[in-house]
Amino acid sequence: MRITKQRAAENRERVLDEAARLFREKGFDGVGVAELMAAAGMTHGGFYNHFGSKDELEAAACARLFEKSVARIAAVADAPEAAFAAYRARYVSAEARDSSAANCPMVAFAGDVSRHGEAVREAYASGLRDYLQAFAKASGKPRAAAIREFAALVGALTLARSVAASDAALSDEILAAAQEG
Amino acid sequence: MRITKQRAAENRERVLDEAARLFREKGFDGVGVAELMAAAGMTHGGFYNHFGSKDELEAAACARLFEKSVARIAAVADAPEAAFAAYRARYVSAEARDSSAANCPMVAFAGDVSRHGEAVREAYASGLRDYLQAFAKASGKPRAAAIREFAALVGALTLARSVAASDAALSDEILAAAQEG
DNA sequence: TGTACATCAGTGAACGCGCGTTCACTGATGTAC
DNA sequence: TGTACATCAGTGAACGCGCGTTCACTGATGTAC
Repeated sequence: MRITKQRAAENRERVLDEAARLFREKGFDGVGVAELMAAAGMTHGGFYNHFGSKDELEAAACARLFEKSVARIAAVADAPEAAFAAYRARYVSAEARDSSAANCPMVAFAGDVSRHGEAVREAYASGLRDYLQAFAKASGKPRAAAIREFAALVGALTLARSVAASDAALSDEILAAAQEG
Repeated sequence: MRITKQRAAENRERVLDEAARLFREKGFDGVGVAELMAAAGMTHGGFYNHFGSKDELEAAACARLFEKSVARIAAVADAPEAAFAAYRARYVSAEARDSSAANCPMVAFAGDVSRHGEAVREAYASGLRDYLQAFAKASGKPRAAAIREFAALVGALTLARSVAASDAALSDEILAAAQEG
C-alpha cells in the first residue's frame, strides 16, 4: 500500500524523533530497529526505505539532539545574564538526572560514542563544537574557563546518574556540589 | 582433564584480570564470554565453573578496577602535597585519554553502568564512595569542592575521549582547559 | 480530465550471525580406605 | 604408602534468542499519454 510522499516524509520524521528519544534513554545498543519502528507505529521491514543502516540513523539522531541542545544554549546566550545561572542550575538538577529521556546528548552518549560508527562520532564532534561555542558565549567567560565549567557539569551529571539507583544520597551530594560551583 | 585447585584459582584470576582490562577498553557489551575466555587462554564452556553469569563477572571486574583506583589515589593522599597535582595532571593527560585500557573505571563505565545489572551498579557506587573519600583527602579541599573538582576531571576526560577520533584539536583543547583549572 | 501502468512505502516472513548459557563428556586430581 | 573411585575444571558442540538486514509481495500513489 503505497503512501503519499508527504506522509512518507512524516513517517521518516517520526522514526527520527523516536530514535532520538529512545537512544538517549537506553543507549544506541539498547534499542533495536524493530522496537524503534514499532514506536513510530510501523513494522521493521520499512526501515531501510528511510535509512541506509542503523548506524546512519544513530548519526542522524545524534545530530538532531545536538541541534536542539545547541539551540537551547544559544537562546540563553542571547538572554539576560541571569538566564545562564538558571540554565546551569537546571543542568545539574535532580530532574535532569532522573529524566533520562529529556536530556543532553553529551552525557547520554558519552561512553558509547567512541565505540560506535564514524558517522556518529562525526555528528557528536560537530555538535559539541557548536555547543561549546554557544556555551562559552552564554557563560560570559573565556573559552578555556567555559570548557572547564561545562566539563564539570557533564562529569557531575554523569556520576550522579551512575549511582542514582544504588546510592541516592551520594547522587544528590554530587549534584549539590556541582550547584555550589 | 581435571586441574590442580591452585591452578583453577589462577585461571579464575586470569579471567578476572582480562575481564577488567577488556571491559574497560570495549565496554561490557563490547566483549563476549568467548572472547574473554580466549583472552585468558581457555574455551568458553568453562566460564560457568567460575562465575554464575556474565553480570556477576561484570560486577567483580568493576569492583577490582575500583580497588586499584582507590589504592592509587589513597597513596597520593598519604604522599607529599605535590603528588596530588601530578596525579591530577596525569588524569587529564593525552596519555590517559589515548590508553583506554589503562584507565579509571568511572570514565570507562560512566554511561553503561546505569543500564546494567544491579550487581554492577552496587560495585560502582561502592567504589565511587571509597574513591571520592580518598580523593578529597588527597586534594586537601573540603569535600564539596573536591567532588566538584573530580567531576570536572571526569567530564573533561569523557568529552576529550568522545571527540578524540573526529576532532583531535578540540580533544586537546578540552584537556588543556582541564589542566589549567 | 480520464485511463493505464510503473513506482515505491510499508508489510511480515526469513536470512545469517553472534550472543549468553547449557550439557555430555574427558581425564587428571583429590580422597577414602 | 598404595589402590579404587568420586569429583570437577576444562572442552567443544549445541541450545534458544534477539539482532540488523534482506526480500517477495501488496496496493495506493504518482505519472505519462
